[in-house]
Amino acid sequence: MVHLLYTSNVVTERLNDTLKPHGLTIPQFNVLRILRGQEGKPANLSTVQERMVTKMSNTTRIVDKLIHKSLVNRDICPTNRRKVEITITRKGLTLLNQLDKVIDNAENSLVGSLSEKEIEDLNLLLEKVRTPHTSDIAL
Amino acid sequence: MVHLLYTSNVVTERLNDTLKPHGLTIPQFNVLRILRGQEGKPANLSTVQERMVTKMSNTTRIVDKLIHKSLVNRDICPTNRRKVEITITRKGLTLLNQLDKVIDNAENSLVGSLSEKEIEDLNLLLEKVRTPHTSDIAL
DNA sequence: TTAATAAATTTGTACCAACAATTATTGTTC
DNA sequence: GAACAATAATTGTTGGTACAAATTTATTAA
Repeated sequence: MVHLLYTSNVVTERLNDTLKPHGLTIPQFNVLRILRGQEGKPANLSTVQERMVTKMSNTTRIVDKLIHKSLVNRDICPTNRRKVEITITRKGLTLLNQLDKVIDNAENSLVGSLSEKEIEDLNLLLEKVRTPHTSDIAL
Repeated sequence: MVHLLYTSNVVTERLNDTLKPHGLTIPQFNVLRILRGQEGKPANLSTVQERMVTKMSNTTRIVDKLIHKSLVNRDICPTNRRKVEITITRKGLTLLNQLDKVIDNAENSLVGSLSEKEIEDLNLLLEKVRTPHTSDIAL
């Protein structure tokens, strides 16, 4: 488990170094990608939060940062004023498209020494870690 | 890579939940364990920092928190006053000994569904991720 | 010996994580 | 319709991460 956490930090560092020249942090990038996946359809804050890699974070303030950079818009949902509608701007989309290549390179430099089969194996093993051990399941 | 980061967050959460009732965070626990490993011999700040899972953190302030809880002592190194000597207190050792069992349980609940061989495989694959792809090495 | 450099740690700042508390709106029940 | 609960988001607080700048002490050179 120590090894897993350690490796995750290495990956995080690499990703961070890749994004920094473009003024983005990892969670900010994460939000932008979720919004791009919406293909124009706005997303509620809770939807974004659910889909983030780090769920328990504070999405409001991450969106604040993105608004300040004009990468994202936030409007009050007309049908339910408790909700909020978040959309990616054209500027945000342009930035993401520029990033696609460098992110792909960064990922390849990390998994580049693994074969397709090894990547599949890794995913299976990670899934086993995520799945709680049977003896822990409450009766 | 997303899967790796996601799984690492699950592990972090679990470990965090285990430590919280005892008033410790993960990096604080990490520092305590490093100091216990010194077996009485004091450690410099830079030594602790090198051995931490998250290296680029700010060890000074983590040690501050531990001092405030009387789990650790910090003294100026008599031979070189730039350096600092950090030692774990008896109270810190007692706390760590209490934690050994619950930490072991938490780890088992995570890797419990993996066989010995699978754990070895996982370690090998993680190491491959950490090792940069050959084409990235500068000439 | 003074000046310049290097080493070890501390301090400052911006951002994220975790969690509790609060606010505002909508839904429900009497 | 008023009281109460539920929902959605924001705000507050503490601790950690990443980095740069500053501080203090030690080492080296002129």
